[in-house]
Amino acid sequence: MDHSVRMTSTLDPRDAWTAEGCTIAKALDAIPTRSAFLILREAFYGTTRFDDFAERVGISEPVTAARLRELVEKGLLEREDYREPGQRTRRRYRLTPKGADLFPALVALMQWGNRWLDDRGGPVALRHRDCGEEVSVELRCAAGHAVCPEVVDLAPRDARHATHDAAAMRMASRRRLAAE
Amino acid sequence: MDHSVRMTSTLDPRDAWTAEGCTIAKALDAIPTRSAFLILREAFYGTTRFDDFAERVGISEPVTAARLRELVEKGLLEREDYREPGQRTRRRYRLTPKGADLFPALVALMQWGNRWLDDRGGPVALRHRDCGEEVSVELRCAAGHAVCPEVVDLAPRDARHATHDAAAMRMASRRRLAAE
DNA sequence: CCGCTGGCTTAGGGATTGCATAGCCAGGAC
DNA sequence: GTCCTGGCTATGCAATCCCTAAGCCAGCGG
Repeated sequence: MDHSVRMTSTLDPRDAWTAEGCTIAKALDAIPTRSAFLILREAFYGTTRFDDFAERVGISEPVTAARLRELVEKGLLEREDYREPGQRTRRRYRLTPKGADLFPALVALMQWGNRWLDDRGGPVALRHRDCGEEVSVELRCAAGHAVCPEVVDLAPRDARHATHDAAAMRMASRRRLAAE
Repeated sequence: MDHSVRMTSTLDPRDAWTAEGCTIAKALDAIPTRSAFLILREAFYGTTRFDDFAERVGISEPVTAARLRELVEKGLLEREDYREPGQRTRRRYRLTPKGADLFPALVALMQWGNRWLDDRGGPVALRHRDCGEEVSVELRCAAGHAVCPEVVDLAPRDARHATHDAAAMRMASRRRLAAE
């Protein structure tokens, strides 16, 4: 069975364009390493402190420091100093909205790993607090339909505009021919 | 604002457990490199042939060969020989169901990249063939509710059993005290 | 002032990823 | 038999990722 998405409009055939500017590639540049991604996992799990990140991800302190700095520089985490009463100043790292928006990607990988890489469905589950049911990611269109991958097309951004423009140009061309 | 998920049951406090066996980490082990992930992107875009993978991802042939071999070994792609009439035997790579099931993860990264890394919302869009609307991933629970990350909890797999077992043990303990 | 802690940095080294280049090889066409 | 093509492999090198170990430093408590 063919599991690929269908190319449409100027994207068909696939030879006709390059993936320059691909946002999947850009996303992978933003979180280029396994250690960076797992630090984000820990941030989603509520970890905030340097030593805890190192310990819970299982990476060394130099790498922890480097990854935290990069994630702050890229705007996925923010660093702030805080102080509990009677204690000295400490530093914590927290997700920004930009970083938090990676949650579906994290969930999608967990879901895949649960299904294919763990006979028991994974050691942990994400649950909807209100009803207790397990949470997963689903493909949906803007009209609210659940969409299976078999009916997903890849189109240029603004393909409607492009398609509309192309139709308008064809009409103009016909008018020119009729006037000749 | 706190963007982390809430730990529940034996997962709270976060100190109480390690992420050994984490399926996110296992998933990252399965697709450990940027080049592997982008080869999968191309497979979703319908690319099947060796030279095309190398060219469209923009990686060298030695790396293309190594990544394709690894993805086949891990069961995400399958390799088969085929022959067009009048031509010599060729080889193509195609997604397996296991590989195809990574589509939501790919879509989630594209969606994030479209929103945060491209002022114009990304060069391409995924659309629902039946209605033309853009496709994205959404968090949903098994009861069908759309779920925002603020109401997602992390629980041990089979937490209901664990919680139920704990309640049953408390009842038995009360009965023993009453009999004394 | 000393000691401790939290949060790093530095240095050296090993492993991995990826590049460019050249080459190999099977199988087909001529 | 020769040539070409598609799909690799081999080699040497550069860059990156990560490790361990040691060290630094500010700020606090005693």
